[in-house]
Amino acid sequence: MSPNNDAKKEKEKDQAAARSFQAVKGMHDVLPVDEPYWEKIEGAARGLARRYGFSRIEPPVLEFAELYNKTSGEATDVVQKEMYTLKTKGGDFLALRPEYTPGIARAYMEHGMSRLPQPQRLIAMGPIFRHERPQLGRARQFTQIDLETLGGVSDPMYDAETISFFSDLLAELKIKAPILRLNSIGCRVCRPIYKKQLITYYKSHEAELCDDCRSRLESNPLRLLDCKEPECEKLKADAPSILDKLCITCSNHFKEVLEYLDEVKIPYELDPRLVRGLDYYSRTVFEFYASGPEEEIGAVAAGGRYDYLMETIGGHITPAIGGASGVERLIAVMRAKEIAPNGNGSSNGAGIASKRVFFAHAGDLSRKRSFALVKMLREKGFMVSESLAKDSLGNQLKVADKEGIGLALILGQKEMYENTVILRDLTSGIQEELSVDRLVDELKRRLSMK
RNA sequence: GUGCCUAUAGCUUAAUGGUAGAGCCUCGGAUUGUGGCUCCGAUGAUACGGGUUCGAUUCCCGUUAGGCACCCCA
Repeated sequence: MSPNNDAKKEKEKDQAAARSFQAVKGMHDVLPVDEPYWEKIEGAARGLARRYGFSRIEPPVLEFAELYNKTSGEATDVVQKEMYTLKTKGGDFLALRPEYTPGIARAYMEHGMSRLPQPQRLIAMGPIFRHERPQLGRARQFTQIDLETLGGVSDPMYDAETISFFSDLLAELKIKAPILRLNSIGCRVCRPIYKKQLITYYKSHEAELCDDCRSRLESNPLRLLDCKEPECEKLKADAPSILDKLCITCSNHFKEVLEYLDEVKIPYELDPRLVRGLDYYSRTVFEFYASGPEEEIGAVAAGGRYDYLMETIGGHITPAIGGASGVERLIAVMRAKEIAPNGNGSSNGAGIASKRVFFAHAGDLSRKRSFALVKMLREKGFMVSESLAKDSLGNQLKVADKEGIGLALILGQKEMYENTVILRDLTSGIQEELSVDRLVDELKRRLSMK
């Protein structure tokens, strides 16, 4: 082989290597700069879950692919086009979860949770995978905060409670005046009747429909109401509305949901054309959007009732309602609306930096003793920053400054012999010598005062 | 999955058919017992592959990634 060829081959290898070492398309790193947002959102969700009485459940990321085929619907886009599936060495067909609900329903059944007090209120937070074309607010791996209320009776109160949770979540994140769209898509009794009427209506206008809709007429007629083609848009106006066709039970159920929402003053818009992409929904469906141009990011929380799902996976009839919110979308909305993720409104985390103390050594000889004192302080619960690896005291204090820390401790050779340490207020520049014995108490006093 | 647009240092960007200049950041020094200001210095880029050309970062094609619209969805 000529050296020329070798070089070429080498180059190709490098190229392939370089490619494989970038993040997979649509999969994003959560970086330290995002951390305040995650902290804020997860904290809010956890706090609300505690107050509402939802307990954490965390099913595995992988489930049998069949679980989603059966529940979410074989004909749905989520399952048909967007699911990551894999075959194991043992020959099992698995899927990275494209949503939480079926896995949680499976866990509910598998662990006999119907024998626990009903309903079970469950919350989960974790990664979800959908093989889609990435856009703003849409990645192939993203994170959902998922809420499920399983068991008991199909009581409208639970629908309202779920909606209320997400309403509160958005409020805690200072996402003001979100838009809540609501609909009921009926039950086994009334939906098929409605579907027939819808098909009849559209059949009479078949020629005017777009290609997609013509095939949807067979596969998933409800989705016709979702189409944004101008032609189809026109037809929607005169299409029969599901809300007029609900059976008396569903109609009462929906009415009560609205009454509960009125009672807690959560505003909503009825949207008889709101249908959802998953098969298992019945009765209430809802979507929250951020108001303003941020609406573009898509629904920030959505869900619905799924009273029949458990049966489709071989369980008893188990009424259930759930919803999910996309964490990355919440972050996108917060950024777009310039909502600072931390409580005090400052964006650089100064709130935390003011509770930190910086430890610096002054000269090589005091370095190891400094290391020990830093460890001691951390064991006592203090947040201690340092840059002991740097040689000059000046450079160390520069780091303290960059981190926005207000208080520094300095240990030099002289202090070592005297068993003291210098405590310097970095804002005022005033410093004093302090005996090591008094250090912990003095720090407690100073840091809690801030 | 379809269509359109984009790609220069970690970030924001300048320029050119003759291989690139800055600001911010990072690191070091002035200042190895005292930070912020200042000054000096250093590191660092034309996404990748191919074509046209004497010569490509610039023009063309492909790939990859990102953005936007659709599809769909959190």
